[in-house]
Amino acid sequence: MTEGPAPARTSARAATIYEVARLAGVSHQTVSRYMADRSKLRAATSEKVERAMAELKYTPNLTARSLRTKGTYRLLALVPGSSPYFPSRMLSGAATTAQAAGYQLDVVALEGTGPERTERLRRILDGGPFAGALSFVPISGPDLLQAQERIPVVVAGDYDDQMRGQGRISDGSAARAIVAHIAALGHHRIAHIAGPQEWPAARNRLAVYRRAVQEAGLEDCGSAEADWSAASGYAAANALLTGPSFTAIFAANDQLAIGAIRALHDRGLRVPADVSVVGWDDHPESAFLIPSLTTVHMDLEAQGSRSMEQLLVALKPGGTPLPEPGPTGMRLVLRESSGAAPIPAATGAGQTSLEP
Amino acid sequence: MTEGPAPARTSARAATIYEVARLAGVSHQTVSRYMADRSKLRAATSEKVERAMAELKYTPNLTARSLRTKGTYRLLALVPGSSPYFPSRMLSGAATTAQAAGYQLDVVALEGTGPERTERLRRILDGGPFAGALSFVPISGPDLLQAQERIPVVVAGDYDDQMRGQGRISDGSAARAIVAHIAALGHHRIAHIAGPQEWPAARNRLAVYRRAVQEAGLEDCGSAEADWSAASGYAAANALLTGPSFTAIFAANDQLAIGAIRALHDRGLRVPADVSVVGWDDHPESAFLIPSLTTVHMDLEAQGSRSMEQLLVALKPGGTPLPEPGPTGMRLVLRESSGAAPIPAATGAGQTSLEP
DNA sequence: CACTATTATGTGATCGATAACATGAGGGCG
DNA sequence: CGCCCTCATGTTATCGATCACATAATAGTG
Repeated sequence: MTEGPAPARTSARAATIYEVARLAGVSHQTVSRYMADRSKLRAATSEKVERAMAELKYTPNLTARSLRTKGTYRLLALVPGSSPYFPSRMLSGAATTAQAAGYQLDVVALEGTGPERTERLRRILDGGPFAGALSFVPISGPDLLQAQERIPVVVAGDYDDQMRGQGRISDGSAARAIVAHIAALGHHRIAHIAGPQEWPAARNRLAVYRRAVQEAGLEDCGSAEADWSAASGYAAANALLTGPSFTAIFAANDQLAIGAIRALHDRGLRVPADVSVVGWDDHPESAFLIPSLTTVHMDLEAQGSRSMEQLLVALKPGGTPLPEPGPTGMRLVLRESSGAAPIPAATGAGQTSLEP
Repeated sequence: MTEGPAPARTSARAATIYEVARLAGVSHQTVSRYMADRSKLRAATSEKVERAMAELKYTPNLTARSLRTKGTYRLLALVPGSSPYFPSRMLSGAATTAQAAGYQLDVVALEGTGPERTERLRRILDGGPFAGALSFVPISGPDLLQAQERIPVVVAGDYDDQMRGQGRISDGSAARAIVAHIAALGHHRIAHIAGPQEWPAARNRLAVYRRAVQEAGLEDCGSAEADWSAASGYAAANALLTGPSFTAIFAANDQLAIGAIRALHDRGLRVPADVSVVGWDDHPESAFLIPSLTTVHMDLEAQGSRSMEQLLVALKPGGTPLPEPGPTGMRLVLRESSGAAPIPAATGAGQTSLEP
């Protein structure tokens, strides 16, 4: 079978509370109390313990502690293992917030699909070392319920769905702004390249797109589903080009926009002279592309941090039920990839043509 | 002070070996042995245990196990917290390999600088739950030695330095190929945009560049140091443009190349007609840029996996000292951003180029 | 000053697993 | 048949911390 784990290196064996206690001339429990709340000790005792700890370079054994308390200082972050398109800045925001609250955040990739993945999820949670989990990966309803029997689980981005249920849309304002921008530029026909629909963010952006297009009185020339990659954005744009003609594309993230721009380029269509393209996320590179990308800037760190706060609230026994997920500092960033709609007569040749 | 961690949810308390043992009518130790090596048990006993485990949905408490064995099934991956330029594919390669060997890989961001960071590193390792660490972040010599007193620590990419010490350069062949490619296109003057020099990969690429340029008989028009971002690539290219003129830029990664191309574009220089630009890493988007990027493809997953193998070897008590880090499936990918050197007379305005 | 209320500290049990040692059943051999 | 040896299984100790309770020390009150 699998080989067992290697034993820890024995060279620099860490001191225990018993050794500290002996050196300080107190009981082990006093040392334990020192760590829990030193104000409960007499100043003289406290100082003896402190000195002993320093001398032995004592650090508590967290494994032993959590065996006893069951409480654990570890939280779990589930990230997509396979997709390199996961914004790691969300993770770092979440990690910072977790650490500030005294938790350590462990990142585990959740791969696979279906029952196999469910099984993996169960195994991870059953090990028991985690106090809660924050998933950046979509989790199906039944799986989520099963997981939540063990520990609180928050799925980042799911509030998007809830918001939509309440008639509000969390990404709404920026998306409306982007569509309004397109409309103001004189465009009438627009298409969408959507992300994988099991992602709340992708669902949300698609919904926002549809609503905003309707509100602005534009014509929806369809949407194509893609994964989050530039390659699939390329394919999706090509697919859209076989349908009704349009003069603007709204892509669900910047990579998709990059792929779309290239697809247009390869067909001889200029961006933005013939077709405008807007992205979403404002990747650090997007300002330097040619053409630079009009996109929606997201404060991904704040978003990760906020998701973590939701989890932290859920961890507290009497935690308040819903931490209002306020706006996330999104804003429209106008750059070169969006421009005035082409004058119909001038571009007739380019748009109506379908070539292999 | 900091609030303690929350207690674990008690709803679905997990079964222990004692409960399994009682249900199966055996001793708890027999259950333990079943997990360690079921072939040591009589078939009948083994089956009783198996049934009891299934009925109680038993899963071992890893915390308790590792308290007793000291051995721990957890490995640590240190990643740069702040830099979004860390290739997460390396991480996923490492994680896969770790899991195959029966380890769980926990990812922790190592941020900050100087003594503060050293302290953070010490605290992470002292907690004691890790059997070993794989760092994707550069660690200074003294810090590394201190860390290695506790557990084996492997710094990914450091073998680059060792290789250079041995007169070999691990990235060598591909870099030589890229410079040869530039030379074959008729370029004579080339410049380099380097990554942060505390990163082994950045040092290595710079060294490789210098050697290859010399071997190919090209003229080195200098190198500018940058962080890994497109923004700093933009600034570095502008800085290089104030120096001796050149017709090719070799950037240490794709983002830097993107920034450089944009800087050239903003100065009215065409890529590749006036200046060729090559990158390194072959990001998934690089094929879709305009112009698409000539770059060095890296099998980042394999590289992460190989680093993990090094660590796994170091974990074994009698582990062989050096796991030969073979070639990593690098290859030159030729795309649009590199092309024939401009004919001196034709480009006089942009580049006051003279034959050497 | 005696006597209780409070606070500080010590003692033993415990979390859930494995390690070390003890014991019992069965088999081989003289 | 009895002795010893092996193999399967049971019993008790242990990892390093906290918890629950007991006890010693101090403070407060009439």
